[in-house]
Amino acid sequence: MATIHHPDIDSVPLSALLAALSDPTRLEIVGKLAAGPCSCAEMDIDASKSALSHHVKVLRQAGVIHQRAEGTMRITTIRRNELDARFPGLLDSVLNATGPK
Amino acid sequence: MATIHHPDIDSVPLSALLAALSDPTRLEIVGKLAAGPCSCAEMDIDASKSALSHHVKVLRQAGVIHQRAEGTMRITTIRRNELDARFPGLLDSVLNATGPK
DNA sequence: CCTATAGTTCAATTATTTTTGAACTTTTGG
DNA sequence: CCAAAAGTTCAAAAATAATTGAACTATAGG
Repeated sequence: MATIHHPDIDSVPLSALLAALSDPTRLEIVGKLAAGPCSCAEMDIDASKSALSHHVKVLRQAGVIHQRAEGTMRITTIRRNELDARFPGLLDSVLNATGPK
Repeated sequence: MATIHHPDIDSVPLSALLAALSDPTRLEIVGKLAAGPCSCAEMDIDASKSALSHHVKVLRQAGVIHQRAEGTMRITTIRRNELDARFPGLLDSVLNATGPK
């Protein structure tokens, strides 16, 4: 499998990050990930496989998440440090607003 | 003119706020407003009258801005206190990321 | 090897958003 | 009263984005 592409976070416009986070399903995904890394299946999201794959891709392309292949799974994590460096406080306030764990 | 409607900020979902802020033109508007109240014309946005009116409406419906009629103008301001109360830190981090004036 | 698992991709459809321009409403200055 | 200024509204068009289901790829377990 070709390696998964992750954008340089400095190349992501703020508007693109906000667009990625503006979807309820994706906010739910990010909320789950805030608790720790997981595979798509473990996210327990109510969406078809392909829709979920799509949403995850949008988040990846916006620099929100990182994925690494592990077996047949993709282990997904939030790019917390990088996001915090580029958009200080933003992720925290979003996570805090969704549901402070 | 019928009074301008502003939603109760508690009724605005986070996803709707983020969607409103996810457009470059609207981020520009909010950036301008961060410097103080102004009319649409004063915003100096590169968009047609009706497109600008549309963007401003989206921001208003998302609870981001407040408008009051003054003569033939609408004086627009950011609903800063309310936003800060409902989504602590969010607006600040967005404004900070756009261009810390 | 064979099959199940986990996810991706594709093309088609549907849905939502954005943009445009023209017509309209309000308000004010002359 | 009249005209200009500042926006709004509307309908149509254009552009984006989301959802589906089927076909596909890669990996691992038996």
